[in-house]
Amino acid sequence: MKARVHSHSRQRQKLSALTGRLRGKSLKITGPRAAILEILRKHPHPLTNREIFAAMPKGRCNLATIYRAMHLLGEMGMVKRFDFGDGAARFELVGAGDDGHHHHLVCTRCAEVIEIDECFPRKIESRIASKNSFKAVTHKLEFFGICPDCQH
Amino acid sequence: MKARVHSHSRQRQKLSALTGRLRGKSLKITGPRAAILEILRKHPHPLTNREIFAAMPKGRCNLATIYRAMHLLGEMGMVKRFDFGDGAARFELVGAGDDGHHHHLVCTRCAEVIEIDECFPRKIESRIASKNSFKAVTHKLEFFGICPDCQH
DNA sequence: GATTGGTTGCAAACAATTTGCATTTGATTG
DNA sequence: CAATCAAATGCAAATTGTTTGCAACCAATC
Repeated sequence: MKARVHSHSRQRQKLSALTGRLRGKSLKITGPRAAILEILRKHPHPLTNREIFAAMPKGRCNLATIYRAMHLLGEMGMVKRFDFGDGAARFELVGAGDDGHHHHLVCTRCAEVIEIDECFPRKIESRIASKNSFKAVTHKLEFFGICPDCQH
Repeated sequence: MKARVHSHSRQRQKLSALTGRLRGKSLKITGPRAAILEILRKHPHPLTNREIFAAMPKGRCNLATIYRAMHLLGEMGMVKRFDFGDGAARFELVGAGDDGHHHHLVCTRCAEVIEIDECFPRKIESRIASKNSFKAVTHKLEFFGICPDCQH
């Protein structure tokens, strides 16, 4: 069994490691991409494209480029997409050996995000799969509640 | 312990029961709203606003009105919103005593939807809540996989 | 340093959803 | 049953998140 580094505790990946993964696929390491990775690298929580854009030195990269990069990085498995139900996709960098699967606890008042260790029990998931004859079943799961600060 | 009627097996609510719930709040039972409820009533799975619109006799109701109605019915708890991650909200009628909380198994090829009995274990959820000092924690959970027909 | 295919910026296109406003219409009341 | 009024609707325009066409650019290679 492989030791799994929990996302919330993973150390930041070196930028060189990230760019290396791009190089391996004859993809270019451009200014915008480096800037995007740099931002994702130092942010512990999922970011919207707009947030990435805002976190970036002005003019360093176009918003459309960020969308394209997220698409690409997503297909490469370097980035994982999350959905908190507010109509904006959020992205988090995925560790090297990791598949990025984890969940969050989101405060519905202040939007604070905490990464969660717990996952939906595998046994129940495979029961669901077999009961319905589905293959390759995964899940999306996010928790919502009110954080300590917002409880008054 | 109250017997819970699983959504996927609940019998259709009478239209009069539905309109009654509107009346109780000095909300009007209009043509468009009746048409919307009528459609939700006979559909077993979550529908997008556009799907509701398409399922409706032409001209019976404006798309914007459907959006407004879903908003309202949602606040009243008569309708529950689901999110399959494709950027379109989906809505399902909620049974009278029910809170509508349940989950789905969605085929990523053909978009078939199956309602699921299983839920995230309460014990683990409350552990997550207390561990992080969050209150009123719920979750959104959907399963994705490949249905029998789409497995080749 | 020239070559070249992957990249980017910009603007326009799209799609889901929301909103302002004049008009219509349930439900209530006299 | 007609008058009344707040609630509701239709329509078009506005917002917001995301995608795309295309000409100009640029990182990697030779």
